[in-house]
Amino acid sequence: MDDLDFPKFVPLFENLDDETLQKISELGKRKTFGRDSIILMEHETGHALFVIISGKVKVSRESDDGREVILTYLSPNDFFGEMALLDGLTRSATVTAIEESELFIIERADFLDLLYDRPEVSVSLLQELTRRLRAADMKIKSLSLKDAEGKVATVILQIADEVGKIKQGVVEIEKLPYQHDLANMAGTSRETISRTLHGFVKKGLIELDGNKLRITNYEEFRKQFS
Amino acid sequence: MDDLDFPKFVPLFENLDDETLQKISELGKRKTFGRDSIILMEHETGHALFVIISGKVKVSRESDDGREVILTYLSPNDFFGEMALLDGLTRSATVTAIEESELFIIERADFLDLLYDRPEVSVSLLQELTRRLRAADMKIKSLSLKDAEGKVATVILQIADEVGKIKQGVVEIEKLPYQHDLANMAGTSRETISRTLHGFVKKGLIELDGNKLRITNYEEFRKQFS
DNA sequence: CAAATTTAGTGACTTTTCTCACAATATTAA
DNA sequence: TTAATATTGTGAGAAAAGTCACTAAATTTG
Repeated sequence: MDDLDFPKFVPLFENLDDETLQKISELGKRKTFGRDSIILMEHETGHALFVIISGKVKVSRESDDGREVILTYLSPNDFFGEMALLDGLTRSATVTAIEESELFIIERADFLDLLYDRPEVSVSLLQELTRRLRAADMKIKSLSLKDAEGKVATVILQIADEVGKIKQGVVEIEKLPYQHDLANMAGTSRETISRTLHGFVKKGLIELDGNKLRITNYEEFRKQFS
Repeated sequence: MDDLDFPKFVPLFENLDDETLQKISELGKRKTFGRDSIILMEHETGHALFVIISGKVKVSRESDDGREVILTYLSPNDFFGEMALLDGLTRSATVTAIEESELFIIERADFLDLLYDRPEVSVSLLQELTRRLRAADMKIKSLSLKDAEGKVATVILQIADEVGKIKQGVVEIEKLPYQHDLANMAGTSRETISRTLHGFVKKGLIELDGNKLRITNYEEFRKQFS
């Protein structure tokens, strides 16, 4: 089985036998989305499950006045679209490719068949949704009772957990998002992001170097803002 | 089949045949929790799934300084505990009975067996988690970009959707939670809740009458704050 | 039913954060 | 390489919401 249409190591499908994988591969199709192209719009009805093969996408919601809230970024092996797919309601968020991204797409009906046929796929899916719900609850807590400093710290920690590299006890984020985007993630303003980050530098909690950010004492930082 | 240990109409189990229902009933057990008793603590490891038979519980997270964030209230037929149960991580929230509540409890291993054996239970569960994730995303959006008025409105709408009764075009919440709790749900202060609610009354959006709250023009209210 | 306790309303002041304005860098395109 | 554009830094004033202190009302308890 090496003519699969998607990487075999997608965790969502990790426990399936080769025959089933082959079948899934035939059911779905690949599609490439260019940088900044919209993959799904808020309020659109859900027809398919999308698995990210390569690239990076942004999941966001937008308010009337045009301001956007970035809910999360997704990377290869992550998937989305499952919400509208399962409950048939309209989608809750907009998904945009932030760099050229290749996706594997399975239609709703085919995916539902798979769930009934292969309980282990459901369990994988449940674990992932559970992980996201936990992250969402953490974010709600952060937004509810923290001041600007705490919110920014929470966002930094979230990014560090997703893409941070550990180098001799120091956690490094190599490509920190723009302050504008950090503001949308933290629920604060761009200026506050700038001031807060420099506040952290002054306190010796982090180091900034271009768009690299190093958390010099990760344990301490985490403890102070968890 | 009328000697079941839990109500047959729990949506989570709605598509199961009588034999399976009977088996589940034997696997789990009932337990009653008194008012204000803690059912699950944050950071405790997950061993079981809890289905609410009667009563009402509160799901919350607490910060170091003792302030609490109410994530949601759950009512009969709702369930919880599934997060720690699926991913094995520690729990993300504390669950407290806010009135005497009777719960049906299934141990982790038994429930996992059920999931593999009965794909439709997984799909039910997926739908519910999906619903919660959608609600959580909405709340994150609300907390991120709304002012106090918007946050309070979002909480009122959320409560109205859960327990509001529609009486000739007017949506009525019969037992509005205490302002203290509304504040913890909205991520604001008790005083701001008081002032904001009276602001809504002045604008003719709602009516207050003891602990009843009527949204006089639901459509308009929803439109203004969605 | 009176006293005690909870819950709610509100003014005054404080603090935080936002917003605006503009300068300083950095990055990209011509 | 220079110009154009995008991103970041920062002061100052405005606005929003929090906190404190106290009163009023409602509810519970003895």
